[in-house]
Amino acid sequence: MTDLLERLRERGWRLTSQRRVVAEVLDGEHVHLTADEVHARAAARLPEISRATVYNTLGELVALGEVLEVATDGRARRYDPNAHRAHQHLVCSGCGAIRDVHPNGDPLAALPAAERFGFAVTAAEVTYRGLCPDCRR
Amino acid sequence: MTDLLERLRERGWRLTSQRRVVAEVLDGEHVHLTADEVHARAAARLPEISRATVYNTLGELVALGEVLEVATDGRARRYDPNAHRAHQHLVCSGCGAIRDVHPNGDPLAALPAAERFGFAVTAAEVTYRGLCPDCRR
DNA sequence: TCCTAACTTGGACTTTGTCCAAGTCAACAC
DNA sequence: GTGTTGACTTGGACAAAGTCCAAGTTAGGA
Repeated sequence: MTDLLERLRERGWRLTSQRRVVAEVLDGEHVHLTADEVHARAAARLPEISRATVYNTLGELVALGEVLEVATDGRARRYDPNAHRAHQHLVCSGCGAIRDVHPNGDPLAALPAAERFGFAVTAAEVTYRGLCPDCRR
Repeated sequence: MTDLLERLRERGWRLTSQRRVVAEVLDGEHVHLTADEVHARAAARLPEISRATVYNTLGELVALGEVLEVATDGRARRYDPNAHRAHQHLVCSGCGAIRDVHPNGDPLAALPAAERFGFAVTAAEVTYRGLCPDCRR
């Protein structure tokens, strides 16, 4: 967390209270908030923060590689601060809950050259879907 | 195609000209249209078709398992009629082009029980990302 | 040919995200 | 400390994607 802010400052980030609050809201594991949720939580601490700033800051964090953008449902994008440890997502088809998961092997390796059609493939995102324990009942 | 309409009729679908046109627009492989694109192409054949009907019809086709909804970018959802042959997607980070691809093995098998957290996991969607031949230049 | 439940329509509305001109302030230099 | 300045923030307008609904139309069985 502090190291995140440190790292950003070293890269020339101007450390404003707004950016600090957004970074704090995104701290932790298994955090997958929408921009609106980030805004709501940030506004709880810094009431006058604007939606535009939250969108700007999230976009910058993504561009800097500190936060991942995940599109699991075609609705709002979600922001995942767990960017430095490779993982995939398990999404509940009932309630939309999201867990970080760690499958075996490298999903990229499963795509043979013949199936790459000349693309320079650099990443593979896996979304597992199913019902969570609560929604199974 | 005709068999699709047949199958739907057997399931009690009322076969209107609007639905027929939407189904026709979605015919083929490597088709990944947004709802708006489907509407534009459908309107070329049936000028008065409304956006609402296109959305309704696409939603029904998805619910019936005849069409897949893919959310590759957090923007508009895309609709993939190739629902009966398992495949994954390769997306160009430059221009957004999408290809159906067939990785080795079953991606579901890569998620060990210990990483399922009590979920009843039923599906795995993989999105490979990279630059297509045109965008690499 | 008639009837009716199912389907379609257009428009209003919501959600999610982007853009911009004007105002504010963090960080550096002194 | 104080001043300066370019980077950052703000609110509001706008755009894109999708949902909802009351009123009108129609496919398909009787």
